[in-house]
Amino acid sequence: MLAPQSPNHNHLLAALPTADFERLASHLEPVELLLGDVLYESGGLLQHVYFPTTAILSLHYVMENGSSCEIAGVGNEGVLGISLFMGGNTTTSRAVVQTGGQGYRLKSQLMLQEFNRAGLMQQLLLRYTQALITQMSQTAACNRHHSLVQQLCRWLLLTLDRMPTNELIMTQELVASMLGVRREGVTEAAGKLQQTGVIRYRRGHITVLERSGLESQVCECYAVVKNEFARLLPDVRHRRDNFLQTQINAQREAVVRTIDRSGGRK
Amino acid sequence: MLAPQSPNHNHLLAALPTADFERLASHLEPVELLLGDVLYESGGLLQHVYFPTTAILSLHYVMENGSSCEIAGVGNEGVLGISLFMGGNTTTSRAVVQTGGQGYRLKSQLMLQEFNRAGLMQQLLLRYTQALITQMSQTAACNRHHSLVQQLCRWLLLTLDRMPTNELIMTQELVASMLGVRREGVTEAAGKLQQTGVIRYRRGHITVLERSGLESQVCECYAVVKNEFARLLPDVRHRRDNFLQTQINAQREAVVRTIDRSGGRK
DNA sequence: CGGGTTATGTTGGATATCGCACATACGCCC
DNA sequence: GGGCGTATGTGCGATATCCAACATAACCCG
Repeated sequence: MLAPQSPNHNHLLAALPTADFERLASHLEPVELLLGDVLYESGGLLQHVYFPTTAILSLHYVMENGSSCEIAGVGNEGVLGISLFMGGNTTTSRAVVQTGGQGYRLKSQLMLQEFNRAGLMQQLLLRYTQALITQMSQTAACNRHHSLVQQLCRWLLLTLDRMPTNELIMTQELVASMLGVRREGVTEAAGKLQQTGVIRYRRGHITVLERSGLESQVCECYAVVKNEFARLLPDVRHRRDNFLQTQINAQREAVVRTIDRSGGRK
Repeated sequence: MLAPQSPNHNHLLAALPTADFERLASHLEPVELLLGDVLYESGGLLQHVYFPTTAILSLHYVMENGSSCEIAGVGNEGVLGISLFMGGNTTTSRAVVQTGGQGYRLKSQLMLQEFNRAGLMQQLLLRYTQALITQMSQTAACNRHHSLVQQLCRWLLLTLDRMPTNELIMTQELVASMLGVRREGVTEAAGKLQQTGVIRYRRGHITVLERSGLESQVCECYAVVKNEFARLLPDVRHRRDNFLQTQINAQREAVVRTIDRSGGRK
């Protein structure tokens, strides 16, 4: 059973003035995003952009030798598919679902139209892109200079901030491919955190018990990224819950599982 | 003695239609950029954007513990200061001159105006930003997975592509801070390349003897970045050399050394 | 042309991560 | 409720980079 979230759960959509939002609302298509779904393949054309509400997406780069790492994460604070309006309509990275959940998607064509109106949506998207750039550069620096434990803390905190609960459905193998390290390394780092009572995990689940424990060990990278998002995208929401309710009801049964899972889950 | 280059040496400026360019031309201020000059400090406000012609700039991230690494480089293919029009008018990274040379700068206010015309300039800037994002993500992945020698080759090739000559004025210490590794590591990696005759170096100079030697050892990251730039910013130039000549002559003596070097060169 | 600054070369030991090969045990599913 | 696929735990040695402390030598500058 599926309980579609209001588009308001996506901060970008929530920040739109009602006039702008109304124009898009009927075209926003609710989608269920399952762990491992591949939304964009490297080099492929972008058919839709995705506004996550409860799902969390991840931009990966997969190298020739098969190893990979996460470039950035996308939660309900943002949108997947910025390269559409940035000019090239393909990316060099792969986008996968890191945490299953819901979101909305919008056809590329409509997104481009909206962007080209040069209204608030454009401004929001550009600011979001700027924040994403910060996240990417911070990741690059963090990859170079910080320990695996620190990076794990950073990743957990960033993910936690995008989640309603404190439990991640996530194998260590998956975390390893995010951080671009070996699975054994994650086992070791996670073991340390568990021993000090900061997290607890079992097969495929990681529960954060003491957020402060992560914060005390994490490198500066987390705060930098977090602050930059807060600075560029302050939490302005236009309350439109009533307006939306009819639309949502109408669409409730029309929710589609649109992603072919062929490439998913590896 | 200073020989200002035509703004045409900057690919973005060169790609502008004459009408757009004329609007800007009189505001483009030629600047001499010296090795080590700090153009933006982390968190500072952007007063100008910079269009390098012969200079090469570098975006650095400096960590709390003092170590640093390069996030991306900016040569005559691009512009420094994208965060201006992306929305935040500060960056989290530092911009320094990596190779001395010339360029043009434009007051932030004027740049913003031009961007907001939503003309070709905007499109070019966005496409350039997209290419820069590719460079950043590739750097993040490369930092994680590739050897120091490979990264040095990547860095040399990317830099070489932005230079008219094959000789870099650059200490190993500087290269080390770019790649985010120790100076000794660079000594060792450069030593290997020198032993096989690919490069030759002396105190503060690195000369590339066999470009093919670098290309045979470099990781895929170089090609990915290069291709993405070529795809997004094909080399369209509007020939305006005659038009410009008068302006350039008028400005020749007016060239300013505008950068206070206090933070420079470290 | 000589002195001093600064870039480069070299060493040895510490550390983190890798790569591989397993052992173990959880939990889904029949 | 039992079995099997798969996630996790653990043990090495190999490797790359780090860290610190020097020795050497190139170049700039007076």
